[in-house]
Amino acid sequence: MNQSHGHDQDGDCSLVGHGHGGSNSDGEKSNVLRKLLKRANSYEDALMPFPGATIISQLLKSNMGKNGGSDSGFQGSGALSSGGSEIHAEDACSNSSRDRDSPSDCLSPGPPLPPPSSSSSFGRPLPSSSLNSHAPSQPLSLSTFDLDRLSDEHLRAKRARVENIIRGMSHSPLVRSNGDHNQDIHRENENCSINSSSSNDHRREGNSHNTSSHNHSRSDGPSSLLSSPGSRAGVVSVGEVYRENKRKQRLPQQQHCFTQLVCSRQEQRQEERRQLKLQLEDMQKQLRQLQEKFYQIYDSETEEDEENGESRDADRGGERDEDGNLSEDSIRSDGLEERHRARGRRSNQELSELDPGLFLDRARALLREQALIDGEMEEDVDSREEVERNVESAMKRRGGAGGGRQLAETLKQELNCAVSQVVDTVVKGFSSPKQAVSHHGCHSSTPAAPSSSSNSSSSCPPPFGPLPSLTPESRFGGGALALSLNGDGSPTSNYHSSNQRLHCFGDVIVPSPLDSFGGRLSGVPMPNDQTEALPLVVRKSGGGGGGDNNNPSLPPPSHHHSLHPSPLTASLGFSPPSFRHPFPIPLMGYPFQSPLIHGGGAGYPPGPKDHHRSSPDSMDMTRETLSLRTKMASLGGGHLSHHHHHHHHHRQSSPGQHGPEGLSLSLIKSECGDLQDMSDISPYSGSTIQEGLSPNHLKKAKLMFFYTRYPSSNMLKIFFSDVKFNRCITSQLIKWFSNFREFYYIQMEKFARQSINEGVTSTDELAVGRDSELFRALNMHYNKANDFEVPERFLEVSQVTLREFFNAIVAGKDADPSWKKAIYKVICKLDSEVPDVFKSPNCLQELLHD
DNA sequence: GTATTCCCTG
DNA sequence: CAGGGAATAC
Repeated sequence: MNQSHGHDQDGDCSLVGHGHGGSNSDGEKSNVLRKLLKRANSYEDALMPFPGATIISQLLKSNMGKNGGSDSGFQGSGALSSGGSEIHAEDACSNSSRDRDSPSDCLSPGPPLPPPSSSSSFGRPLPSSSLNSHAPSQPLSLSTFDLDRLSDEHLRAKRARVENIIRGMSHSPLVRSNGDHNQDIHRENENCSINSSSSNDHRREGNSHNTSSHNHSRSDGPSSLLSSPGSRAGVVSVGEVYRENKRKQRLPQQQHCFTQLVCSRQEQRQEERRQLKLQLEDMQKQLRQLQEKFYQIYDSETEEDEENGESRDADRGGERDEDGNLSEDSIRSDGLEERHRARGRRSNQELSELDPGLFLDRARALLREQALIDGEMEEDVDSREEVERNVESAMKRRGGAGGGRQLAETLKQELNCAVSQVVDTVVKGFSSPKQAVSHHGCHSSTPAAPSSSSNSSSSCPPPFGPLPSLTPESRFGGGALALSLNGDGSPTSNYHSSNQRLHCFGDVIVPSPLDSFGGRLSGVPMPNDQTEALPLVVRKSGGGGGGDNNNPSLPPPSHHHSLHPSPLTASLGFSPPSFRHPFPIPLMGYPFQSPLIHGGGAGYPPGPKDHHRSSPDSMDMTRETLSLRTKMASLGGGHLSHHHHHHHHHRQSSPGQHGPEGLSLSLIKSECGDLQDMSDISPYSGSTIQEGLSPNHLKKAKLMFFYTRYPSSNMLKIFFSDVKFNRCITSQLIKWFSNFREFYYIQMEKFARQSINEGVTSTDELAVGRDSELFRALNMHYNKANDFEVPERFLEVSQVTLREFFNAIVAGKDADPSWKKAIYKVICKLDSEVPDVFKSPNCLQELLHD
């Protein structure tokens, strides 16, 4: 999964991307650096014309001057709720405007759609009232004319943005220039109808005018939006980000004009907020891009240097193989870390000087800012923490080699300045209005952060100015940033080494029947496909939609089980929800985007939710799980590497990520003829329906063997109702019973012969009692703990079997190769009903307790 | 041809 | 017990 994203990003970031994929000469590097610098400058330039700070400041000034305190009165009349929620509403709109959330909600009085999960994930659920709250309020202070005009302006702005996005998709971000933006703007303004794009913004516009007519498009919008990018569907590529930046940058201008035209302070305020946020977003994105570039550069060098027999070489070999996709690594957090590490090792790397850490710092700062602005982002603490961890780890790893690094310095300074300005303006914007108006526009959340932001606001902070201690938000943001930098929420990140098998699963999953449904983007598993476990999953669930916009933010932990790293634990069912954690990391990306960006699911990687989504359907580790388990147990956590050779071919594309373990898994999977099954190891073995058989299931099966030696598959399904059945599972169970029988018959034959040798001449002398050796052997095998009372029937059957063997042997039938078959035929008729208790998933407890 | 089953090995 | 080959059943 990751790779594809990464690949895309590379493509978009042509700057560094493909150019040096495989081989990077120093000259190329230098060029790259130059480009990078240049680009960095270009970023600045882009910003400078309308630097967020500047524009924002202007807007703020104008607004403040015009509206002044009157605002308060206006707002107050609107409603307390509206005032408070207004910001949120704005945020929500802006955030979600790109995709799923219908912007129309913001403007249209119609019932607001349920807040997108994404927004909710941030802990700032949009109050339903907030979405349209201002709309009702407007009438109070604004004439209908004003309203219309307002909405019209707003719509235009939205449209322009949408247009931009669309255009951006089609154009290389790098190519675009400010001039284009302007042109675009004009065009957009002129052509309202043109915007067929699926973006919600567009819809929003339509909605405002004619809500009913366009509502239907809402649902469609997201998907279409996602699909539009084409191959990149569902993934936010750097290029996209870049475009967005431009878009946002541009917006301020046009919106600014609009605002001037518009009388509505409310509108203005909203616009301001939006602009501010956009500015922040832009900054963040730029940071990300820069980071990526750096990483790419580093990567290229790193790879060259990394021939030192570092352990990770083996792991990443696949990645290396894919030249163009090297950047993917950078995208992935783990790759990132790895790179950093590698870089740190290298003694003299000019590039090393470009420490990503700087970016991280910046990212943090930005995130912090955002957090302040947004205030209330309350996301999963866990995810945040993880993100932070990643960031921190990355930071740690970043080479201490800190030399001059002009580039870094420059970038850093510029970033700092920009950030600080933005922050400053934002803070001012928010703080002043608030003061003037009692509650206006400020959520409780907002207040919390101000101090830090205010500090930074004063002026360009020193390049390395100490960042305030990380608040949860900031940390989160930072982590998110790190992830986002990676480009996609590649699940792997840190877990990579340990959880490579996950990737493997991903691989397997790809080919799965689900794919056959046509949901898949590509029928044949491509290298990229495989890499992206998540996307794959998504495809399955989504029915082939590239990204699922639907993905509502962070998935509830419950679903994460999908690709659990440790089959063992999973199979055992011990793994607590928290355990499955590894995946969440990808999620971080979302948070980073924060409310603003967040809505635009189109670009962003599905992340964990995808996993959880898919997991229910797809994940069946089934027999592989068991196999793995067994192997692991036997191997002591063992390496299944020996299996690799089997399925190399299966792994059509080896995402570099896959480790040997992954291979083994894939192998196992392949074994199961049925790809469908392979889904995941469900962590829950005990209570909930799980895919995959647990040791408890084995125990249960053994106990069942006392009743039935030849269970039908239907019977197995009935009695293992807590298992999601698939071919693999069924085969596994059948195999179990086959093995049971094997042991059983072996014992029978053994004892029969023994009896014969002991001089037993008549079957009458053969009796199987609970104290008989035969029974003890059997009981030891099937009921080791002896905590189950073996049914009398089993003794009878055993006795019959023993006598059959005895007679057959005595008769010399054992000379016939298939002499046992006759016995089997007899014994198979002796199966008895299995008590209903066994049908209960928890039968073991019940049975054993009794 | 695929799916089971048998049989053997580890 | 699982893997896997061979035989066999569908």
